[in-house]
Order: sequence, then C-alpha cells, then structure tokens
Amino acid sequence: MTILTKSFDHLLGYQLRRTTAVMMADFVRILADFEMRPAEVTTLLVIADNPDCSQSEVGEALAIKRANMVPIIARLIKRELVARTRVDGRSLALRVTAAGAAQAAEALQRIAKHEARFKATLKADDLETVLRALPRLRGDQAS
Amino acid sequence: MTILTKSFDHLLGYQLRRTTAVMMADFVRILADFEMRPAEVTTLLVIADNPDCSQSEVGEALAIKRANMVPIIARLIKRELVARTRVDGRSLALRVTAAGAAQAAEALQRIAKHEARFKATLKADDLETVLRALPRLRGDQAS
DNA sequence: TATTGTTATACTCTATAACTATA
DNA sequence: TATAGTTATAGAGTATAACAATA
Repeated sequence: MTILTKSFDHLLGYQLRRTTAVMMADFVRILADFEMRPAEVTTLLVIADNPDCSQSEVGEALAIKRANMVPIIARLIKRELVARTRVDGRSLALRVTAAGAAQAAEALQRIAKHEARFKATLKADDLETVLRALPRLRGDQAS
Repeated sequence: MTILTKSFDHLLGYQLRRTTAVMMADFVRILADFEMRPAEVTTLLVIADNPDCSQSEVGEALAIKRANMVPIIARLIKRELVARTRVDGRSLALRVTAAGAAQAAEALQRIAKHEARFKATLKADDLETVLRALPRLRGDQAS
C-alpha cells in the first residue's frame, strides 16, 4: 500500500518545506569538499560583498541571531577565510581574506550550477513568478 | 549601515529557505497550545487519512526516516492520539483514536487559517503557479 | 540605557550505523 | 536475504537568557 498525501498538495507551508529540504540537501552535497556548512557559506558571501560590516549586520541580513553568529564567524576566522579588526570597543569590522575571496568565488560558481539545475525544471515566467512570490510571502515589501 | 543582500534575490534555494522559516515559525506559533511539533501534526494528519497504515509508510509519505519516526509515533501513542495494533511480527497498523481525530480536525482548521493568511499575499494565479512549481522543483512528476 | 559580542543551554529536525525480530 | 521497527548517536539550525564591555 502506498500512502497518498493529496490533501497536502495545496498546503503552501508543507510544499515549501519539502522543496527547501531537497534543495538544501543538494546544496550541502555540492559544498561537501568545502567543509563549510550552508550558513558559513552565505555568511562568507555577505562579508565578501560588504567589507567592514559587523557581525550583527551580517546576522540581521541573513536572519541569524547574534548568538548563533558567534561560532560561524569563529570558524571562518580559524580557517583564515575572514579577518576582523576592532572598530571600537564593542564592534568588529569583518573582511574576507584573499583565501576567503577565492573560496567565495568558487562557491558562487558552484551555487550557480546548483541553482541552474533546479531552475531548469521551470518555465522562465513561472520561475520569475516564484522568485517574486517568495519574499512577498514573508512580508518583504522590497520585492 | 544596512547590509544589502541583493545578490541573494535570485537564489531560489536561499529564498525558499527564508520563506519556509517564516511560515514554519508561524506554524509552530498557531499550534503552541497543542504542544505538538510540526512533524507530529503532519504525522497525525497522515494517519487520520490512512487508517491502518504502517510507521514506515507514514515516514515514506512525509520523507521522514524510519529511525526518526520512532519518537514521533511514541509521543502520539503516549498522548493517546494514535493507537497501534500488531499486524504481523514486524508490522504495526496505526489508527487515530477519537481524541486523535478531534485533534486532527482542530489542527486542520488552524492550518487553513494559517495558510489563508500567507496565501492572501499572492494573486490567485501566482499562488497556483507556485503550488505547481514546488513539487516540480523537487522532481515530483505527479504534480 | 542601549548595543555588540559572548557564553551556556536546549530543542527540533535530520542522518547514519547497528541491532532485534520477523518474513 | 530483505523488511519493520528500534536504539544510540551525532550534526546542523534555531531559540532564549544572562553577562561583560562599551557607546
């Protein structure tokens, strides 16, 4: 007997969750030899794009709480992908190192391939609709 | 300084993840007084819709591994929302109890409201496009 | 007083490996 | 041999509370 979950087909939350899990699993897979977790990769990319940003700013941009940013930043610094200098007594300015910039560039290339593979399953205008709908669903007025 | 993550706007995986997190947080919130986790609620709903199904079948339907189904089922049984009878030496048939059926019905009502709130942010045809795109993105040929 | 970073801790979901017992 | 369920364990993300140092 195979179970049907047809009543779940119209549940947006459930469908989002399932699809996100599939994309995240693939994301982890393509970054396996990087030995970087998804949160570390996105953090590195944000720092690369925003030199001298603070830890809190990165966290705010990625919706990661301050407390949870600490081990992420610590690992990036330990691996010398990110460096930080003290701005004032409580703020730290973050920058990617040369190695970090190279890692970020390589990550972007892999992400592009990963994204393309999934996006290829959708028609172009459907993809655009989805990309416009997602921020709107979470109340992002910017998009 | 506010950080911009404009380069993430076109990243489907990232946008899915962020939106899923927002909907999941709201899902948890509306079920707070149920003292049921999301995985427990969906499990209860599947059992309600598929009397005498096995634990493995539920797990397969929800993409939850057998090992992870164990504590979910155990909690549902402990709270007497689900009962099980042994089919043969290794299989168990699951059914919701009367209390479980009532809980499932109440959960469905709350989920409907929760869903409606998010869906209201989208135009009807955009919503349909999204609901058709999500299974397709994860390779579900059924939808 | 509010903010930045930190520590400690706990919960949920997920993953794998190895085990029992049954078919 | 393969299957259903179980146990143990680990990793990743997320959440809160409390704290120090500083603005």
